[in-house]
Amino acid sequence: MSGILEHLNEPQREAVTTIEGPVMVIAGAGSGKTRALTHRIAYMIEQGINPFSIMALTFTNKAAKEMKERIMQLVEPGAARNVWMGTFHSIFARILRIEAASLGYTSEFTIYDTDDSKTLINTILKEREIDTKAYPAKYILHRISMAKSALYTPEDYCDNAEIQEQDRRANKPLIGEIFKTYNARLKRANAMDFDDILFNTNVLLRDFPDILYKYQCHFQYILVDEYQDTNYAQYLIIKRIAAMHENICVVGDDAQSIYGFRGANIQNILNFKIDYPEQKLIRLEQNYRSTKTIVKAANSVIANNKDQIKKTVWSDKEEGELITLLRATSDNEEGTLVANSIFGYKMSRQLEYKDFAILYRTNAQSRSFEQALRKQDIPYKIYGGFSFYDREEVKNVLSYFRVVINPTDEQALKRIINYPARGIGDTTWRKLQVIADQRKCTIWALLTSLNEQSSEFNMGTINRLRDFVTLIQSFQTLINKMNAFELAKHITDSVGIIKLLKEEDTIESQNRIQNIEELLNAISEFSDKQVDEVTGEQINIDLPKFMEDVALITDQDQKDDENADYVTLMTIHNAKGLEYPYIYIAGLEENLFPGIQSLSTREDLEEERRLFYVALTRAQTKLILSYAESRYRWGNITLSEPSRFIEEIDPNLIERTRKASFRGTTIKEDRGYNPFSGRGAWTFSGDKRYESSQRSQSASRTQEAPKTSYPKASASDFVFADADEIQVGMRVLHQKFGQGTVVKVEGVGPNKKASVDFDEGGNKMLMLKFAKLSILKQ
DNA sequence: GATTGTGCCCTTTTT
DNA sequence: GGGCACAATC
Repeated sequence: MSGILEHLNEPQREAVTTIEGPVMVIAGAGSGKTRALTHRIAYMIEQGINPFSIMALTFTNKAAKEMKERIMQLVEPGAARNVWMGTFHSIFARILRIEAASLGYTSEFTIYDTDDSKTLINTILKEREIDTKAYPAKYILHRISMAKSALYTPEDYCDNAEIQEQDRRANKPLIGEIFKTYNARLKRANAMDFDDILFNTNVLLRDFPDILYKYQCHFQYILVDEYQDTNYAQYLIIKRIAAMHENICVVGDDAQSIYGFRGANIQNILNFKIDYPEQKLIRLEQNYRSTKTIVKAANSVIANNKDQIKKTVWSDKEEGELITLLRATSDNEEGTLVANSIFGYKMSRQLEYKDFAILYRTNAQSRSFEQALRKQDIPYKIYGGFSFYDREEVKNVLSYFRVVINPTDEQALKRIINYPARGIGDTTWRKLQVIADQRKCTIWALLTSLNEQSSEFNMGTINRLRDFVTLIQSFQTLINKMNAFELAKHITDSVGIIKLLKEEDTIESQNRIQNIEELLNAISEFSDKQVDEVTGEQINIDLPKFMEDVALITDQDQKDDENADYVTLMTIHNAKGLEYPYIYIAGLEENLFPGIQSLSTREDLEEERRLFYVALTRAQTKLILSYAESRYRWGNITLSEPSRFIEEIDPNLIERTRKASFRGTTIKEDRGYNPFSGRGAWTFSGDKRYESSQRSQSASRTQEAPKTSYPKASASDFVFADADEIQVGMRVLHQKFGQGTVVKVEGVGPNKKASVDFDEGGNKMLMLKFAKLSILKQ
């Protein structure tokens, strides 16, 4: 037998060799899940299974790439390359491009990213004269996304009494209608948003039996990684394709389900048993990654969750060091403490910077760490947050490519039709929109049909529009004549974007030029990398090919320089699936982690706790937790309390030394409060004129006792209020609007709002989630 | 129609 | 503290 089965424990070997029939692998953190998956695929190939018939769905493109590389080390690399491996989105976008015609798209359809979708929503709102304050694009998009993930059409959405009731209660009854228009616009633009990729794949497999049959025959073996994070749409795709052979292996860990907010459904794990009664269940419970201390800590935390599949993750590595807890007085000090700590460990233990990662809950927290690391000349790299492809200039250039390939792509068209400025402004664009709507045609169709007789526009505008059309058409004729890089370069040159930026001649514009050059380099590199899998010849890659999954590329996918030595910074979500010897988990404060938005329901809090579990289990050797007693949020200093999650770790596993001690007492004594009574951060007003009288003793540790300048009541007469406590008739203090009287309260939970008549400044409707109100004691 | 100014609201997490 | 949307002004 080959070496593939060596160095596997018993359950792992079972997961690797059970290749026929449905298999569910419940894999605890660090239990060699990736190892099992890669070896399984290698084993299948070695058994003579055609790699093309294997579909392996991963959570990120990076994970797919890494798994491929690992499989290549086990079997003949050429074979490994032929496995269909990638994210749900990239694999099914690929299939949708092949089958686009069946669904009424062309294979050049554009994939809209969240930004495009948001802009489109806002356009629709403006057209319908709907108040964007009452209907935030982000919220609408979230509702639509959840609907699509659950396979609701706009019509289903409007017909569903429960959904309608929810929207009505949230004061947003128009969402269904907006959804309808939004989808119609996407279709008109020959575009899909992220959720459409999964939605439309389901439609394809549901309505076209011959196509379903084709892919059922094709994909005889299906593997799904991170199964706990799949949503209903993904679940059903898998179920449909796997129906013929039922050779399906899903791998997941309910304790690491952290994407509920985007529709992931742990239920999928439970459904597996029902859908495939003859399933084989394999549990990987031995953790090879972390010390006993770390595993015990993680277990003690997750035990607080009610929803979980029982399992026992254990480690037979050494006990390891205790967990260190760092207490900082401010977010900046937290940065410094962490940077010092990293430097200290690196020096005293002969480590490299790449042995360290700093994890946090929100991207905004990276700032203080960047500052501190830079100050100490510690190299670092941030993953996530603003992606290269999110940059304005990059988007503009990509929009040119998008329009050239798919001229009905309205979001891209809108972006570039007047960039660089060519006298086609907002008024003209709106006119175009209206006419296209009337004629039920695309804007591009309208543009190409304009002639001198078109009475809608004046002569000058018509000429400018026609010049633009000619420009785009001239690029279109080159698609098949030039490779991706040549055409991209040609377009950026002839449009004059670089020239425009050069004239601007600021540091900012020079940066932008560099980014555009970097984009062109990426295209060049992409073209060079594409090699025919059979002949080994280099394939000439055209621009449409490059653009195919640009929208699906994320920063996480960029290759790591193996030799580079830097500290890694990222959100915990981004850290999923990764491991580092030294892990710092920062910002362990109430209202930050767990986040304020997760406190209202048990389910949300439990997801937050799973997130903490994921963070803890990234560590191999040593965990360092930190929190700050105050931090800048929304430009104000906010005081905060240590996270309840710290308490949930078995206290015997934490060392309290140095600044880490809670002022020499135990955590319990320090915090003595009921976790569900009036918790909350104390926010100082922007001008620092008041503080909460509640626990003012601790508040004044970091802040001078401020003087009030309010005439009727002094600051100490106010007590910070939780949203639940606000009632009609109360006198309240707002950090900006001053004093007022509550006249109306509506909404529930995080959506609770209050209408307040302010003494100066009139009536305001405030989201209590954000407006930090204090109540006048009476 | 473009550019600059001002106020407002905001911070989860991501394919 | 910052980004975005709308307003004012040239």
